Amino acid sequence: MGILRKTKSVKLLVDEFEKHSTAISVIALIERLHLKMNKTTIYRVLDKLEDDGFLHSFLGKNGHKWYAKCSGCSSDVHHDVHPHFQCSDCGKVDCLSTDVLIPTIPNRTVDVSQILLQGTCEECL
Amino acid sequence: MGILRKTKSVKLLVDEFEKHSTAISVIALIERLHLKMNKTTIYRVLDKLEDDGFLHSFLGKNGHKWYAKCSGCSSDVHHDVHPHFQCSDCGKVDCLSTDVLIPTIPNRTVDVSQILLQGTCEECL
DNA sequence: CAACTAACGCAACTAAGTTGCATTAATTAA
DNA sequence: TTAATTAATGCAACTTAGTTGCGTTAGTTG
Repeated sequence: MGILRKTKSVKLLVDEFEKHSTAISVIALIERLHLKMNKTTIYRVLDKLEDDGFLHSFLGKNGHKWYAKCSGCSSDVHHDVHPHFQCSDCGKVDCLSTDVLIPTIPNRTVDVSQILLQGTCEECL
Repeated sequence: MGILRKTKSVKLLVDEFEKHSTAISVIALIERLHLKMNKTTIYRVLDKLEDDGFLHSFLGKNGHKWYAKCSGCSSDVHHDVHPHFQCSDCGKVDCLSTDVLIPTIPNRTVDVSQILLQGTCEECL
C-alpha cells in the first residue's frame, strides 16, 4: 500500500525528485531535509513512493540506498531495469537509458539485474 | 600491502575459499569462524587477501560485502569484472564467466562495473 | 633463542536503517 | 464547519555491518 494522504512530507520529497533529474541517495535527502522532517519519515515515504511506481531504488557503490524517478512505471509494474552510472569523482548518479544485454544463464532464471557502472562523468572529465 | 605472515587466521580463511567454489559473505564467514577468530581480524585478512589478488569483493543484494576467489588476478591487476548471480531463494552467490557487454556511454568513461543478477538457481528451480 | 614488529583480540565506536508507541494532522461524514 | 477517524509523523531506542585505537600475542629473521 502506497501513499494515501498528500502530506507536507510527501510534497517535500516529491519536490526534490521533480526539480532534480539525477538520482538522490537517502543520506543526501536526510541531510537536506532533516530540519523539515524526521529521517524515519523519509525512509517511510520513499518506500511508499516506490510502491506507487513513482520512484525506483537501487544501491550505490557503498551499498547505500539511492532513489530516482521512474519513467512509465505504476504500482503494478516496475519496468525500470536500466543501468546506473555513478561518478567516482563527484559521486553523482544518473540513470542510463542505454540497454545492457543480460545473457541467458544456463539452468538459472534471472528476474532482476542491478548494474552499476563507475567512472568519470561529463562534468568531471 | 597484503599478507606478510602465514598466520592461523589467514590459513583458516584461505581454507574456506579453497573448499567452496561459491562466493561467501563476510556475515557468513563471521558466523562460521567467530569461535576461532575475531570479526575484526576477518575483515582485515579479507582486505589483504583482496590486495594480493587472491580474492575479489562485491556487494550482494542487501549491500552486504561478499568475497570470492579470483581467477588469474595478482596484486597488480584485478581483471575479475564478471557478473555475479544471487539466488533469491537460497541466497547463494556464484561468479558467472559469461561476459556482459557494457555499452559505451557518451561523454563518460567507465572504469568499474558491478553487475548483480538475481533469480533462481539450478538447485532451487 | 632473542628481538622485531606484523597481526590479533577486545572494547568501544560509527552510521544506515528499523521498530514501537504516543501524538499530530489529513480526510470524511455529519 | 466541525467532529470523528486513522494515516502519517516524531522521537527515542534499537539493530547490525563495518571501523578504530591500543595493548598483547605470535610469526619471522638474524
